[in-house]
Amino acid sequence: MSAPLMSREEVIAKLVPVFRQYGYDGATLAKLSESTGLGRASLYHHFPNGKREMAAAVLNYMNQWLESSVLEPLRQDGEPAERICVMSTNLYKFYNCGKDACLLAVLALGESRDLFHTQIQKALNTWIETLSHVLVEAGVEPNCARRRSENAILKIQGSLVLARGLNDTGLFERVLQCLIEDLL
Amino acid sequence: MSAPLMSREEVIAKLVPVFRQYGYDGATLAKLSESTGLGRASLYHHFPNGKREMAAAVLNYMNQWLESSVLEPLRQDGEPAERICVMSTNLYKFYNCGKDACLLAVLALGESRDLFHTQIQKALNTWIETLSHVLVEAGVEPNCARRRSENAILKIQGSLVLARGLNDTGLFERVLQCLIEDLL
DNA sequence: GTCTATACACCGATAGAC
DNA sequence: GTCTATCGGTGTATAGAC
Repeated sequence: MSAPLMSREEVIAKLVPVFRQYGYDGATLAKLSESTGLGRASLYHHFPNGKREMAAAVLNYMNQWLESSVLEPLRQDGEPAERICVMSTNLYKFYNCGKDACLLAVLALGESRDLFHTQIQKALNTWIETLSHVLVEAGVEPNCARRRSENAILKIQGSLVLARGLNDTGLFERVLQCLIEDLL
Repeated sequence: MSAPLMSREEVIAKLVPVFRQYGYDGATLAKLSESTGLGRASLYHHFPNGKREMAAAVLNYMNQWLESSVLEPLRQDGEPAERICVMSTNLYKFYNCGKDACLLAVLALGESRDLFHTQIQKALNTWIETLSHVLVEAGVEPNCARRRSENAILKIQGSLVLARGLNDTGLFERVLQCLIEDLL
């Protein structure tokens, strides 16, 4: 029962970039051990169910980031355009200017799809619905609001794919800049 | 020197779905052996450089599919709208109604990104440029044509990500249907 | 709570018979 | 050209000392 070197959350934060960059299979315990500075056995102390639990914790951590930095601003009072602008700004940071992949997409396209399908589906749906609600508040017809919100998130995901495929983050930045006019 | 059970191309065709579904790391020799019906040693006879060569061959095979079914129709004579319509129809088949992932995206987001980066980048750029050329022929200003083409492919990729994340191919189908009006 | 050492399965890859 | 058998390495996971 010695004092922990890091809090659980600090450990998870150090696991994030490994799963984000290498995917589930590619995130080996060797890499996870190196990125945290903890031995494998110590990781199993924090996450008794092993790699699955680590990935689930990382996914949960990222969903909290999304919730607090993207969804929460959308739910606040104020001009819809202003709220969407805050989302854009925070997404730019979230995805490191387009250089980092979306964990949801990496896990959804990868081999581990079924393992995390429920969490991924819920996160994407919540995002779409929250954004859609802002548009409805701005006077957009509900069906149209839903469609535009789906299109917006779809373009964000697509631009992140192309950013990695083309090695060019320009598309991602342009998609974020056009978000407001696309939506309103 | 006994007679081969399959041609090289038949073998590659059987390797495709494994890489497409499981990614590079997830496509183990056990799975590749099972899907082809060949023992591991036989696979190494066809692909002396092992898994890397198999994946490269699969990527090349898919790029030929893209070339012949998507790009070639775009280059033919005829109404631009008609040519784009042919592309949409063939993309619908290519991605199995949105149920199958794009190999380019899987490899671009996965752990093996650097291994195939050149091939991926070239394929995406060729696609964008070929589509852009059709728009220019239709009278669209070149910069605008490039931007619209990027947007179209970005939306296709994004919709494939969401199709897997949401377990719903509706978005992919809608993106294909809106392709023509988006572009022209 | 972290470590070293280790178990055991599976990975990619090769050798050699047929 | 395909097979069985096997190699060395690495994967995840665990045991037990401190």
